[in-house]
Amino acid sequence: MGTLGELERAVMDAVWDAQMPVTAYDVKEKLEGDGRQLAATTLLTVLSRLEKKGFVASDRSVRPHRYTPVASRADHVAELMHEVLGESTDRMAVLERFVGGVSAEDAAVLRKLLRGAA
Amino acid sequence: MGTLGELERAVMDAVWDAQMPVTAYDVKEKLEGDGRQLAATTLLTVLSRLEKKGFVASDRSVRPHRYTPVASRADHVAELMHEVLGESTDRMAVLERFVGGVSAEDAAVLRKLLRGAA
DNA sequence: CTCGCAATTCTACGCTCTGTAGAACTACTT
DNA sequence: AAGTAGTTCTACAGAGCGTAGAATTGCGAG
Repeated sequence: MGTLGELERAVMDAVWDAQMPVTAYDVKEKLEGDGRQLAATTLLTVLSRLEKKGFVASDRSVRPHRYTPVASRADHVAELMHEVLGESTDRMAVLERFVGGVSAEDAAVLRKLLRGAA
Repeated sequence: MGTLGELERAVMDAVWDAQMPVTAYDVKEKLEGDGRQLAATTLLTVLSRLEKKGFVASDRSVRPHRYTPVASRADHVAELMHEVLGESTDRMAVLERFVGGVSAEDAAVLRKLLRGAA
């Protein structure tokens, strides 16, 4: 779906990295650790925009609201890849170029994964 | 690299669909065929933006300038996929999700392509 | 119960990007 | 040398994003 801006992406990274629901303040600290100084309200705004876009869900029953990612980072990226692939008219040509560009390790992973698939 | 807007994408489609260098007027006609009415200057503007973004190259030696795609559509899409994949921290997890979501046909294509690869 | 403060939502503004195109300029063709 | 097709410049409105102050809400202490 929607594209993410730079801050939005950074916030999503913070949300994904945490293994539990996070508050806006957790995100703020995480970003400060990355040398980014932001007002608390800024994070709240971004988080609510991310929620509107469907990237995070929030638990408002507890006071400092907790946010959790709707999809895992891997799911999100894989989804993006499918989305991009779907843009194409010639999937085979795309896959060819794609496979041609992957590393040996990635290729090995793909081979293994495909062996199992139907 | 840069993202494409809606019109920009439509213009790229026109450029890709044509098998030869196109003029802004060719694109204009193509889009009119799709029911989109635009001024010639609009297409010139979009094409020059696409050139600045590195998506097309132009031949200015002939009077109605000719534009050609820098990369094939398949290359472009494959590149996007790699770009997206590179965003991830856990490539394996992403590939797993990705493969899990491809159609049987796509899987067959991938298997075949990977057989050849080193 | 109610006051104060922490937390949240509302509102807002500037910037960049994109769609859109008129105005101004350039360069062949005759 | 001029007319005109073609091109570049300039411009503007709308959307999205980064950013955050102002206003509001609601929980906990007294």
